[in-house]
Amino acid sequence: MFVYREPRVLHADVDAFFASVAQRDDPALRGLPVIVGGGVVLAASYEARRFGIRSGMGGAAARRLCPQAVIAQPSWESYVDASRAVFAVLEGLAPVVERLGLEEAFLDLGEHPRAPVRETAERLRREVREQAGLPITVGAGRTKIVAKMASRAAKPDGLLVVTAAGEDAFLHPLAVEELWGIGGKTAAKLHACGLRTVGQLARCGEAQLVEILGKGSGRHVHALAHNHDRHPVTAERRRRSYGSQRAYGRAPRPPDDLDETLARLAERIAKRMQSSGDSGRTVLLRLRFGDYERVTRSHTLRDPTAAGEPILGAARMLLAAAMPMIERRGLTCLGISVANLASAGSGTQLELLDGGGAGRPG
DNA sequence: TCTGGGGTCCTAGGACCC
DNA sequence: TCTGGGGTCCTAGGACCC
Repeated sequence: MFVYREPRVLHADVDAFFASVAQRDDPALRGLPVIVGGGVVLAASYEARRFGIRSGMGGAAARRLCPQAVIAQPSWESYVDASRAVFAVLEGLAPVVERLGLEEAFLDLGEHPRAPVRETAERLRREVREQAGLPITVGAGRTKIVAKMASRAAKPDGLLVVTAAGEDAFLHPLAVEELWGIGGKTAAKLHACGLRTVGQLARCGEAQLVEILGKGSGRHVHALAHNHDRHPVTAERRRRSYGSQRAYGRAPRPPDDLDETLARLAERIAKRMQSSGDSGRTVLLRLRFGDYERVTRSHTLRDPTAAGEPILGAARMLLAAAMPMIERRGLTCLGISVANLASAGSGTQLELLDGGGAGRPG
């Protein structure tokens, strides 16, 4: 259990990252509703969010909500640059920094922080603003859960420190679906039993939650509601899989087109794995149908590979077996993942291919 | 609002081994 | 012949997050 006596975990999250980078790089966009991405909204500035625009929303729907919104094209180089500048600040302020994507991280200030938590958090926000030119929100607490929820509550461009004594007052009024780790499905089951707030969850016994949600989720949600966090802040988490997919919209595709897509996906994954020196054994075919239901089919190769051919071969085999299902239900998205990655230090010659033993046991 | 592309973690049953 | 415990791997699916 990782619940410290005093707040020392920070969650730092750049506000509307892609949109903020666009506004930083083009002063004419500042103060305006900005949407990044055309087909689907990848990010919306806070000005755009006031019109109800959210990331993941279709571009057409977003333009209906706010016709005057400025559409910015995504720019990966700028994001990577901006991310480097942000993390340079974070790494300088905490002994342990756990990345969550380009624009988000947990920090553990350690047993004996150099400065009070609030002071460090303020300094973090100031330095990210000065050195990366971006607004960042920080939450602080005794656990990752509380830090994460605190930054969410403080957005945009804010800071919230939740003290040990203030935890229940902070968490209990929250709606269950606001908790990090409770999504739509779980929230619906809880609602059906009259459970709407975290406070109500906290008054439930674990047994009752297990009855409602099943063993795994029930225990997990019980722990969440009581701020029992099992996860420390950890630097360097190893990647577990590589994936690539392509959405089709509505129209079902003829088989030769599917095979072309499959070949492109396999090639893309292989290139990425090769450039980072990884290899994997398990090939997953991911399918999504007209009703948006998903299935996966997998095949495990005898040896790890980073080559396009074997990945494509396995994917073709899985696709062929799934064709009757595809013809029946219509396909809206086709994807491949490669998992079961060979890890450094496995004691085989792959260690050499992997670039040396950076991996840790366990 | 009819839905993009990338991930993670967990669970559970069956096969297989000692 | 019957019985038991413990472990790993593979496959499939569920749920969630940014």
